[in-house]
Formats: sequence, C-alpha cells, structure tokens
Amino acid sequence: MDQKVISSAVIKRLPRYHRYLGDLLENGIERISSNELSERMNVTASQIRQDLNNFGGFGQQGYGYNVEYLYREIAKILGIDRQNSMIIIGGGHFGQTLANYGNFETRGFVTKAIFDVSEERIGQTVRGIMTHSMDELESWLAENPVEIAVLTIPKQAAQDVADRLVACGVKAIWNFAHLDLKVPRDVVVENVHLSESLMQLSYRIAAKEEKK
Amino acid sequence: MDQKVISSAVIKRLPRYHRYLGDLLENGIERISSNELSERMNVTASQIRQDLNNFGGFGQQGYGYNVEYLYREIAKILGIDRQNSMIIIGGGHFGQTLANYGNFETRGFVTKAIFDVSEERIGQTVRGIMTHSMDELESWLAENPVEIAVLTIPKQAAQDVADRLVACGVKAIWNFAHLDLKVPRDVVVENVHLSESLMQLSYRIAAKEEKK
DNA sequence: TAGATTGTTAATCGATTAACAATC
DNA sequence: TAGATTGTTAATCGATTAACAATC
Repeated sequence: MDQKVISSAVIKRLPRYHRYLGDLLENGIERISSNELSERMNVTASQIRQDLNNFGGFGQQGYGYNVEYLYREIAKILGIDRQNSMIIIGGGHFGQTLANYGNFETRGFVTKAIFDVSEERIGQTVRGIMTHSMDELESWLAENPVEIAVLTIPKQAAQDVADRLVACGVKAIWNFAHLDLKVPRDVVVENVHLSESLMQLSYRIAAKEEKK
Repeated sequence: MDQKVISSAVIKRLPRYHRYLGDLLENGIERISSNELSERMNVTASQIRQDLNNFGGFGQQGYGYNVEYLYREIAKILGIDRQNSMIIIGGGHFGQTLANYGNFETRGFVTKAIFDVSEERIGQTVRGIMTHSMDELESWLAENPVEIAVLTIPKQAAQDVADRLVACGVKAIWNFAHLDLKVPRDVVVENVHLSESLMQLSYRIAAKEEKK
C-alpha cells in the first residue's frame, strides 16, 4: 500500500485550518468556499485546495466545503478524534504548567502522570495528576502504556531519559529540552525550542532596525 | 540602501547553528569546516555555506570557519549580542514559568515586569520581577520602554491587549495565545502555538500507524 | 607550492500559484 | 440549465543541492 508522503509544510498548516474551521463552526457558518477561507486566513485559495486534496476531496463543486464535515475530517487526519495519553517527564515549572493546561484535553491529549527526580515533588499532585519517582518510570509504563512523553527536563538529562522512554516503547516525544534527541527512526520527536523562537523574534527586530 | 530579504527558512536555521557552535566552543574546538558541521547537524554543507553567505563571508578557504568568531557573528545577526527588555502580559502558570526561566537572560532577554488583571497576583513577585495591574500598563511603558511583550493570556483578551501594546510603541510580540493577532506591518509577531505543535506530533503518530 | 575549503554560480528539486476542465 | 466552485494539471517561483573556480 503505497502511501503518499505529505510534506511538512502541509502538515504545519493543518492545525490552523482546523482552528479557523472551529471558529466558523462556533459562528454558525455552515459552508465556506476555498476563496472565502483564503481571504480570512491570508493564504491563497489554491493552496487550501491543494492541501486538502492531499487527503481527499472534501468539497463539492459549486457549493464549497461543509464547515462541520471538513472540521471533523481534519481532526481525523490530525489524529485528534481519539484520545492520546501523555506523561510529563520533569515536574518543574514548565511541566506543571503543561499539566495545568486543560486545553490539551479538549483535543484528546490526556496527561496520565508526571515523573520527577526531586523528593519534594514526588507524591505531589497537579490538577489531580500524580508525580512519581523517575525510578518508577519503567514499571509504571509497563502497566500504563502511553503514546506521548513530554520532556521538560534540563538538556543534560534529556538524552538518557529519551533512551529509557524508547526502550519502554514510547512512540512519540514532545521535546522542550534544548537539544536534538537521537532516537530510532520509528520514534516521532516534535521539538519546541522556545529560546530559538525568541531568537527568531530578536532577529526580526534587529533586521527591522537595520533597514532604517 | 537595498537590503536583501532573508527567507524565513534561513532565519529558522540560524539559532540552531548558534547552538551547535556554542557546543563546539564549550568543547574547545577552534575551527570547523562546513563539511564537518554538516555531518554533526545532519544538513548539507552546501546549505550551511549558502545560509552563512547571506550575511557575509565568515570563513576562509582552506581553513574553514573559526568557531568563536562565527558564534559571535551569528549572535550579532540574531540580535542577541545586546540586551532585549521584555514584559510578560499574563501572570498565570505560563507567564510565571517564563519569568522563572533564567536561560533567556543568558541570551540577553531580560524580563522587567509582569502584568495581570487578578488582584491576587498584583503585587506578587516572581524571581524578583514585580506583577503590576493591567491598568498601569500604559503609564509603566511610558517610563520603561521595552522591545518585546510576551502574551500569555487567554485568546479572548489577546487582540485588545495587543492593540494597547502597539499603541504604547511595543515593536515585537511573542504570542502564546492561540489566535492570529492583527498588528501594523512594522510590528513583529512571533507565535508559539503549543497545541498546534502537539497536533503535528499527533498527525505523525497517526500517519505512522496507518502505514502499517 | 599543493591541498583544503570557501564563496558563488548553475542545476535540480519541491512547493506555491495559476488556470481550467469537470461537475455539482 | 447556468453559475459557482471544486479537483487537478500546468506554469512559476523559490529553496536546496551540486559543482567548481577562487583563494587562503
């Protein structure tokens, strides 16, 4: 079964389509043309149609796209139509913030546990989510398989922990540690490097000033 | 003075170059060729040379690049060779986490104040950073101009606050609220949409499973 | 000087946009 | 049926890679 590979440029845009369709749905708009959506989103209608047609023909000639139907289809494509279990490794400020952030759950991402090395944090709960010792990681995962591990630990510890997670069969890592993890090809890593984002912002400020 | 526009693909890669050069520097490595760096970073040597030559010739034929010199030059390009002042709008979990995160300061990003609407948070400090009332935003900014405002507030409030920040002369917004801000063309917005990042991760898990 | 490696031009590849026939 | 708008092919644009002359 030969599967067309979707470019990451397309994948990056899908959540934004999903968000705009959700807004339309909330406003009670039933149908939309690629042209009108393109104006709202500030992209070309051509790109919208090309992007969607990577996954199938969701529209209808002369009518456009049914908002609710397309919304649900994109949710399916993104895999947010079902539950994804997560654990958070690192119960510091960042880990706790993510655990507290209820919005992920509305998209099916449910945090099952937090793991930390600090004696003070172990045994504490955040929004009802228990913090376990890192020593229990392997035994806990053996009983409670999860799809996603969130890494909010210092970069020095990150590769070791990633290795342990992979050994436990975790298939995806949402990595907030500022390094490039080495994992087997079948493990998915999505990086969030906040300081790199901030540096891009800083570049654009600097570039603007220079232009003057 | 016609300024070459640098593509965002290039800009996204600059912080990563900077990070790898920093690591090399820490390991006492003085010089590196584009070829060796390309192997470490898993990109092509051609891309590294093309990227760098957007900004100038930093290397030397037959020798390669001086690690420390290139590290500093990229820092200059990124605008992290000088101090950037920030304020955080929204003193909730996320805002506090960012205020607590000392690593930004090592790259010149210094948080000067936090603003919030909650009576309980106003007057509290986070790592010595004072939380002010949102009512004081305009008067405070008039006395303490900053380059960057960080938005960690619910999306319902975000556009209004962005408008106020722009009116106060803030030139850059690091936006964690899950919406597309409308700002004048000369104001820089850098978005961090965590839920979109998580959805991309989820897509890749789903796509892997389908392939089986 | 000879060898190494850059800076830069040319070739290729992929992504975006335009155009239009198909069709609701 | 006529008008609207998709799905899809073709054209364009931009980014990446390859090649090599310049030069340290």
